[in-house]
Amino acid sequence: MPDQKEVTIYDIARYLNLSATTVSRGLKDHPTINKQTRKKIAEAAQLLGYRSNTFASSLRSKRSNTIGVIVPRLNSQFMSGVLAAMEDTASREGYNLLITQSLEKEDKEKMNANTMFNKRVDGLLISLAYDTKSIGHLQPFLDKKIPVVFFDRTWDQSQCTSVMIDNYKAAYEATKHLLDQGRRRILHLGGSKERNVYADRLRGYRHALRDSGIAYDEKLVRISQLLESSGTEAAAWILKQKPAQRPDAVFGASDTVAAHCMLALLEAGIRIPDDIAIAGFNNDPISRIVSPALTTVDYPGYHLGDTAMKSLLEQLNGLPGAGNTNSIILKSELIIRASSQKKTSL
Amino acid sequence: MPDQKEVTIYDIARYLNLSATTVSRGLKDHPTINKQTRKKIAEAAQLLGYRSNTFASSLRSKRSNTIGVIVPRLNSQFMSGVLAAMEDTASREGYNLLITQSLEKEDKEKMNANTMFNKRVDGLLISLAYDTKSIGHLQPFLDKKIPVVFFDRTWDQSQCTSVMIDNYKAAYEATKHLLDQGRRRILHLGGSKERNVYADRLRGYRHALRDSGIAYDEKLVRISQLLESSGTEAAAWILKQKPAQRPDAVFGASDTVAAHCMLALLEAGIRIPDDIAIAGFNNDPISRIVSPALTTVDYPGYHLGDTAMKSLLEQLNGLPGAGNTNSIILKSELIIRASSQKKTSL
DNA sequence: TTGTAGGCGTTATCAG
DNA sequence: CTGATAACGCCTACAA
Repeated sequence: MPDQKEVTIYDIARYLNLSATTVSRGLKDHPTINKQTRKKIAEAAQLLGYRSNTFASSLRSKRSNTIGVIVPRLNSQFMSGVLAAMEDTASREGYNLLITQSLEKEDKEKMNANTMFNKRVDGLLISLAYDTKSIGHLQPFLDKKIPVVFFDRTWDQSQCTSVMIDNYKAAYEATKHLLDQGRRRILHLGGSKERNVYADRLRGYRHALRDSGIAYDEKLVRISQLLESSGTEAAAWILKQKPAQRPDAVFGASDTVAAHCMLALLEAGIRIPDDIAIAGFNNDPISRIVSPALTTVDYPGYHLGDTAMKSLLEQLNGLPGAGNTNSIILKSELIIRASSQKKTSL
Repeated sequence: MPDQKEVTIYDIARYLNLSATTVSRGLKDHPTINKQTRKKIAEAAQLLGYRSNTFASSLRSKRSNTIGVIVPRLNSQFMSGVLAAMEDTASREGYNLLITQSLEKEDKEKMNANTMFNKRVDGLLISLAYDTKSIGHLQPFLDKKIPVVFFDRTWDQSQCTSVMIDNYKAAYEATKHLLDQGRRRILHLGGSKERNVYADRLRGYRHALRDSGIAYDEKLVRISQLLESSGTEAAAWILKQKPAQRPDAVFGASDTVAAHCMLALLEAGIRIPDDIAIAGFNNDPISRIVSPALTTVDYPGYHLGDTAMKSLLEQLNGLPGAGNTNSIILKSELIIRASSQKKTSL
């Protein structure tokens, strides 16, 4: 049986002596169709080997039942949790996910957005690339009133809903905690100041210092991509400093960077937390696994993905109040572990 | 400007006094179109704010330029690397990814496959759920000659291409390594025997024992989902055994399970590797980060994703020889670290 | 509750 | 190199 023709609703209609309209309605449980008829249609569909043609359906109805998701990197512990939640929530509502990664590049992000626009996703969820400097590429969506929701790495001046945590507050509390432990020279390992998440964390760090009467020293802020290598390099930098000028604490804007900084320091014989206390960000699995365990900020990735997707779906369904909320701030929480605490006992 | 009509190729055609056919061809750089004309078309499209309609295009051409991917869990370090590679490779060739997760359930996997069939993905990449017992849900793809490629968790009796590593050999070598270190009672933390990856690892473990003249003891094999909790529970089990009967080594089928088993053992005062040596599987980031660092098998996830996608794309492009190869075996490598080695110095 | 008619925007086919 | 025409399979008025 080489390449049999597609079975269409017309074939079902002919088979049952009905009209295509009735079949179309019957197939999607339209209320005005007789229960008997509906059952016959379903059976015939099964029998004839019918499968719905989403292309034709979408062409006509102008809906793809697909949500676009653009993330900086697929290969990230944090993102994989976010995506898992999004997929779960979306699939419950009958939506599928078209997922792309920008690889932290604005150019690729633009292309991705454009593809999704052409593929006519019903909505877009996006976390901005490291170096994105404008969001002109999202304008087509806004013009067509296709809902866009930012998550994690957002764009402040936008009219779209943003879902995130209070990065400022979280960083303030983490820094404050280190200060409370008696630390005075705290190195901050941050990310691009163009991104709200890192700018806010830096601000939280600065204000915590200020409120403790500690002068801000820009040498103690190192901006990077927060990769494993960034952490290792930060440790090398620390070790290069004269002992008197060495930081006595590190606050990393990701657990990856903080943990790898710690590992390199430990290898060099630095005692953690005695010589240098360390705190990270995200509550990645690695933060629990390193030794000593890493003090960190719990960033609920699963909750983030779920919330962002729900917000988008609400806007799609035109629920009352949907889209009115410009920002959704999720709760985060400082998790204090051994890497930052004075030893009280042995 | 409320909801302007879509700009179509007819609008462009009218604007330029051309036929829609020519515009259609010009837009996709068809070779038989005059360069001048092509340029004019591109400009007009820009000017009029045209966007291609993939629905119509797909309806006509019967191609979606979309590849379906079904994974057990999105939320997995290993998978995120695989997916990153797939996305990268696919996007270079102009394909997008529709990604779903089965959450390790055969039912959800069936639904996912069905959705993708209806959405008419051009090809399918799948790694089977923990409890999938048949692949009848993939039959429609085979019937329609839509290429299916298995990766990691494959289905032996299938005609489709499978991409994986030699799990048997990798497990044999890991077990052999532990034996070479003088270990005799090796606990194996494995996964479902229904899945080739875990069945093969178990077989490798057994044969290594056999070749060293050690009797197989089924009490020393614990099957689980290989989660964090599975590792912790395994440790509790170990600690419950009479000291004389305790395993002197653990071989986990994932780094997660091995690392968490190790952490719980360390907490109970067990010395690693002196009392119990440990080896894992995957070369997850955590394997390098735990202390002592975990001996493991490097499973090249990125390479896996890239290879699987390339194989699929070749089948789509009908390259000569595509699909002839039933299995592609990638190289894996035993990485020996501190968690399994006799201390030679201090 | 069911049917008729027409079009969604593109591309394949065949013709020049 | 360009054009006319006819599908692709479904859905939405409107009509019965």
